[in-house]
Amino acid sequence: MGRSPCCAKVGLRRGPWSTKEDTLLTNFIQENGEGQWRSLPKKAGLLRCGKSCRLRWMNYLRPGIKRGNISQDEEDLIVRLHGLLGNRWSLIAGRLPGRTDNEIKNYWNTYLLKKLNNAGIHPKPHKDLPKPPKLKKSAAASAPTVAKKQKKPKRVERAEADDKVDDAEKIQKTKVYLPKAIRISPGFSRTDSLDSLLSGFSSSDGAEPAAEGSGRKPEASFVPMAWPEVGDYGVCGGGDDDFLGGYCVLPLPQSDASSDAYMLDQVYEDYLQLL
DNA sequence: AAGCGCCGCAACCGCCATCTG
DNA sequence: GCAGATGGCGGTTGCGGCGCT
Repeated sequence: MGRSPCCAKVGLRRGPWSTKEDTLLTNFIQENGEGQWRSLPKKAGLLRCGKSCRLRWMNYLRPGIKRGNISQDEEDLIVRLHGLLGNRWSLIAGRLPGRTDNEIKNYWNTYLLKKLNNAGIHPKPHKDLPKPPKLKKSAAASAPTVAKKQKKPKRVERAEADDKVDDAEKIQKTKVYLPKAIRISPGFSRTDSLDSLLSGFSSSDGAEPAAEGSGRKPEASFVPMAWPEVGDYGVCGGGDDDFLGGYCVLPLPQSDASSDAYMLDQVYEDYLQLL
């Protein structure tokens, strides 16, 4: 089913985007919305391929994009999520509001890898876990329906979700939708900084909790947020970009303020078990 | 001041999954 | 059910900036 490279056409511009091109693209999308990337350049008067337009929009022009200044909390989260998910940058980015997969990927490759290596840590993401059987369309049809744009699950998520569905059914837990991670009040301080993390866990056994954050930045924290179920755990599922493919068991926020580190560690352990 | 090498990041490429007719 | 079109993802590349000599 081959396809010619989208930018192979003679006459299409490549390389860095000019401000004029950015403006054209932004204006067009604001007026017409996202989508139809193939035909978008022509309609918008851009000499770019659709893929290039999409990338530019998704990574730089989209409203709400944060650039640079990745906080210690975000860094911690990236490291932990990478340990769980491997190089699934889009999934990781989905937990970091305003961050793009490309930025996280670059940050990981250029900074965090070195940092971890310098600390003698060689990250071993759970990427080589046995893959669940491929989901057929009929199975996908039985999945919870959401808006079309969101209905399309990522390939890995989908397969994992299928696996998790079975597990979830077996253990008969209540399904709740896992919301995206959002910023919450710094009053709920999260887990340790990466530095403390580095001193606190080895690459072989995943992250072990280090002592409660010393030298933390006073910035806002990121946590998997607000599980709308009562009880010790909520089994989350159904969302198209649900963490770990749709179904996961997460501890609910404890009212006890000292449970901050505990909560993340518990999340981590539970994810490991699910994986 | 010039040359050189390194590094970070924006952008491209190839592939795969899903959609659509 | 099939084939083409489209969207999306992860890996890789290459250029520009910066620091060092």
